[in-house]
Amino acid sequence: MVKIASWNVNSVRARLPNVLAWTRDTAPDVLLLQELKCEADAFPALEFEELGYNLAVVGQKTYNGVAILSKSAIEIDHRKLPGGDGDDQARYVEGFTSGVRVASIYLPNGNPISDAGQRTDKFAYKLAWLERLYRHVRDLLATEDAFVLGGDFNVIPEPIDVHDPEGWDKDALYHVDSRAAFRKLMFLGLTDAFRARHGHAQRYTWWDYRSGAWAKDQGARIDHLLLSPQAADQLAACDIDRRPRGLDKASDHTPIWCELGDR
DNA sequence: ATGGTAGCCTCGCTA
Repeated sequence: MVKIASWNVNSVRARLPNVLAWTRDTAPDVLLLQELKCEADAFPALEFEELGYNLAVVGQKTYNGVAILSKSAIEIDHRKLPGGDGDDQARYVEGFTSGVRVASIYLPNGNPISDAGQRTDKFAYKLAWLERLYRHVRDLLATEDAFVLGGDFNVIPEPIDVHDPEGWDKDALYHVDSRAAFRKLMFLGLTDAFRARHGHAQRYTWWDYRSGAWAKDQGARIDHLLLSPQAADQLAACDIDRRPRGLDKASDHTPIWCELGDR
């Protein structure tokens, strides 16, 4: 059995006590982190190594940043998503560890979608990134290996995945084009681990810091664990752990995890 | 139509 968790921590240094405590308490075999907001040299490596983790960090100053932490050795395959000529944003790291291929993904937010009637570069970048991910996943599926894509996809897949779908039509997280690109990716044959285990439950992974969204439980499900068919065959459990979102100095996201093993 | 909060390290950007 291997337990894989994903968490957008919104600055690993600002969040260090919270992230260390959760990691110690829940002891995932593999932990995928996003929004580190620091360069690799500034990542608090010793603190995680003391908990028994190996690290693969792709960092960047101030923005973005992703990592794979694993209790087993990590063979890194990609430090950026293929096909991004000149794209140097730290949003993707992929490797093989604990008998499974994993990727830690921080997909572009894409807001605002338009400016003075024109589609923005930010939204175009998001849609292009989703298309690049589609092409790469198509290649990964051809290997017929078990793999798990985990991270902040910045896509609300369905109306049930947000508190107020009507209010989100013009947001890049729920825009019809974002959702279509995400569906195209899923239709390659990926399994949304949360949906596979929880049917039509309405549960969120992110709550805006603003307007008391957490207190009112006005959130969205944008952090996902997407499984290849060979990984989905092994899916034993998946859940969202709301507890960290309610702590002092919380990230605006909370962790999602799954367990793969013989059933 | 706007602003609401958080992090980073600038007087604004990203989310």
